[in-house]
Amino acid sequence: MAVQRKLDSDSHLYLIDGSGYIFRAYHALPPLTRSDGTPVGAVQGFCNMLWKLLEDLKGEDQPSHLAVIFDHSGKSFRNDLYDQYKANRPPAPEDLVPQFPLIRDATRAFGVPCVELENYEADDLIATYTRQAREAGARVTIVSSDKDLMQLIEDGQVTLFDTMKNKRIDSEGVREKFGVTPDKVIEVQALIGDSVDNVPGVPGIGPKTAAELIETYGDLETLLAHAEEIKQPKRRENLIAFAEAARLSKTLVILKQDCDLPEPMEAFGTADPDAETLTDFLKSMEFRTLTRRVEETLGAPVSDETGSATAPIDRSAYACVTTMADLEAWIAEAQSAGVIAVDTETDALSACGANLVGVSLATAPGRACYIPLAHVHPDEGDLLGGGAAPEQIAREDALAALKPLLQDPSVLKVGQNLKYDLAVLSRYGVDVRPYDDTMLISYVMESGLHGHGMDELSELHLGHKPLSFKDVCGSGAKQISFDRVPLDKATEYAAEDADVTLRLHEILKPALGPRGKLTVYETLERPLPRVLADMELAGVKVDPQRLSRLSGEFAQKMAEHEDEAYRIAGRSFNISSPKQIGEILFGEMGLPGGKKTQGGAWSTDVSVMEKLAAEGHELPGAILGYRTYAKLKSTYADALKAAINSSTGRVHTSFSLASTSTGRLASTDPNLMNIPIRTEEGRKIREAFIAEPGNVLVSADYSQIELRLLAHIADVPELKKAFRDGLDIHAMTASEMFGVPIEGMDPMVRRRAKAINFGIIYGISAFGLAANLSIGRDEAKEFIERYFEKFPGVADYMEAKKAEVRDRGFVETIFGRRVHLPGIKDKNPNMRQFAERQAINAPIQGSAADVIRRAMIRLPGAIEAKGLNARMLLQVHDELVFEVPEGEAPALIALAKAVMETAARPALEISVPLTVEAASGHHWGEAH
DNA sequence: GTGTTCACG
DNA sequence: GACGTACGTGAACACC
Repeated sequence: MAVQRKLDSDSHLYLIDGSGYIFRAYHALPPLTRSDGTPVGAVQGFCNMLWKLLEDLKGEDQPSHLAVIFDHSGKSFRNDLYDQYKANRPPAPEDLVPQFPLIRDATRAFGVPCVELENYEADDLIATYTRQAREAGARVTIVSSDKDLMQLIEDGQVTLFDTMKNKRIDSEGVREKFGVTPDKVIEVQALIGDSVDNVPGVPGIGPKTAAELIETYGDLETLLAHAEEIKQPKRRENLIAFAEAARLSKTLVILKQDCDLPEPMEAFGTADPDAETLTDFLKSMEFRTLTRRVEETLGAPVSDETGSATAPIDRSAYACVTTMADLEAWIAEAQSAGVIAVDTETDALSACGANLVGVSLATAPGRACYIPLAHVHPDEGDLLGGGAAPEQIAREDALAALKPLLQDPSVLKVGQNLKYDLAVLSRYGVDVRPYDDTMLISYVMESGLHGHGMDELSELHLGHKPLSFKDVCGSGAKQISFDRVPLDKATEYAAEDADVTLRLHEILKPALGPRGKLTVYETLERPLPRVLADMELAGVKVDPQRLSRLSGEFAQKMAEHEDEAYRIAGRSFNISSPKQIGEILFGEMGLPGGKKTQGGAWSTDVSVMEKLAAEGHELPGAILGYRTYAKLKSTYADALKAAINSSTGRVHTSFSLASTSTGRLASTDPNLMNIPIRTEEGRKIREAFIAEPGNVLVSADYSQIELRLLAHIADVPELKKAFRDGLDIHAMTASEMFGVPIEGMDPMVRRRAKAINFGIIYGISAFGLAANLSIGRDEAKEFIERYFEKFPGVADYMEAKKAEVRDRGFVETIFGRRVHLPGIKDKNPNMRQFAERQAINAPIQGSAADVIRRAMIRLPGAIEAKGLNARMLLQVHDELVFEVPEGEAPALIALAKAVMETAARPALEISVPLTVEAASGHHWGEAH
């Protein structure tokens, strides 16, 4: 609770801008309601932020006094000065309004005074308290990211603490923002105005010009008095014409330092919050995670949502199981628990090559063990040789005992990214079932909001930072494999992972139903770890000799292009350094460089270099040639050969299930989703992907699935008819748009229509289309307009998705997969527009991803039911690759087509046919 | 570790 | 009024 304490020169007053906190809490988090339907998302965000701040402040530079300051309402005395002040602000969202009083309650529950004053904004109160504290000799920290408070900064005495960037702002920070010292901020703001608050300013004057003018003239009045001297005609006219607007702006941005304060600042003395008051409040809000965190910190009895005790995470309480008797006791306990968390530890990253080193189990929160199976002495493998391995249960014995538990249909096994553990245990003959995956549960509920790795989820939901792999194994050259980690440390790490996973499951799984995502999880997520683990284990056969030969050919081509480049340039340089290429082309040769990269350097990418080549310059062509072959050699020929597993002779990729925001998979180590196909040279890589003797590869891919889904989702009659009639969709689009017959169409016209069709899926812009087709922006704009005239349903779809994401913060696929796009609330208009394009693309891309997921889930069973000896090996977004005995290829093709084409059913009936094209061959290139 | 480029759908 | 934009990924290399 706050206490009375006079301020003096030793005092440090913290003033928190509560309204800024509310705004951020509301927009940063997904909507959340209490079980009675009260919206509490912003309250939760506010509480989390306040708690974190109070905890962080316990370190150095502690506050002696602290208060949260709120705006009293949307209106203040500034509205009397200027009736348009903040007039362009929309009213507070409907679900935020009832949270305002709750947030005041929250503040008081934290034992922090909350202050507001009718007719004034929070900033005015902050300014007044700041002035008074300074008069008492105290230091002041204002916790806010609002630039309007920068005028109060005094170096060493008054600083602004931006919790968003976690950084203190002094006069140097003000100079970065406004280009002037804090005492000149109001002068500059008067000129710039503020579109957010509807402060007019002077048109045509932005931050740069304003700083320059104030630097020269000192203040606004002096500047206005000398306005006639300004050289730039437009600027001069505006300064004269809008002098009054500037004066008005200045009165609006100046903060009042003489409000009648509702509370004396002596009442802001700090003390720890009362544990009971605070936890009672948090429980009434149903913030389980924060309640637990607060209880842990304040030493109150810890409880979970049912009120029963849940132990805080205590790594020293975990057991290390090294005897068979112990293991059997744990297995019995697990059996009766019914829901357990499982985690495996291995000696390498790849699930397909790693050896099982240990298994951890958690049977209840805080109750977890680690069973080491193949640990060695930490010095094992060193020159001096290792000592004796620690005592542990033999791997075969332990697995034989664990297998019935892991396969018991009445015990639910919970894992975090369980695909990895499934793959590892599969190799030891254990088929884990049934299972839940906390990573995937998080993914279906909060895709797009954050990552879904265990450490991140733990911090987010448990407020607990688990031991990291690096803490235990080190990093870089000094990294050791897990089997060399001493047992005590290994136990803390491994058992904690199981404990955390089980706790996450207790929090996340029950949220699926209320959030309406249980079906998505059960049908599109839960079955996949098993399917993908089997695909990864199967791997794909790659011919190393073929790759070696290609590598040699590419090396020769690289050398040719490199020599030619040096000959043209007249000297040698590092041809793979974009920096040096830029220096030569745009520096020494003085060519006009077009684009800049993000970092401000000259761009030397294909589009730039091709443009130069078209203008007749020789060097860019040679560099591009070199790059093409360097890429093929290093990324494909050499890397792929190195990725061949020596014991299987095959390449085993890893598919990530939760790393895209849309529901697509990703492939890593190596990435087998970006194997070249578009150019003849690149396609040669595909010839190295082969089948076992007597087998062939079958490739089955959805034809135009995204455009078909667009036709269905946006309900475009012309597109749907074209797909039903089996027309060439790009030619049909061209015919509609340009009024030319499909027969004998100019390929150039079709190409344009094709680019437009792709552009539509990406949330088209005139700029993007123009760049893609190398045409003018005006022409691109005309194309788009014409397209929308012909297909108004598509334009309607786009507007609907933009409105939806602005309104709800997310969009959904046709199967209900949700994609959150928090960028839609960003203050940067570019970020918002980006989010709008994502909102257009995500339902299309994501629905296609859902369709192929459904097919993949069904295919292994369908193959088995037909008695085929085929294996599914790869997925490449709209394509599946299988390996099958040559004679069974026709049957597999028929089956794959049938399953893939009907994959949306019975959940949905798609109003256009989803057609699949399939072929077989002795290598991947041939199967296309 | 970050930035640039380029391979795929 | 200028700016920066097509959607979704992962890997290699240069450079700090």
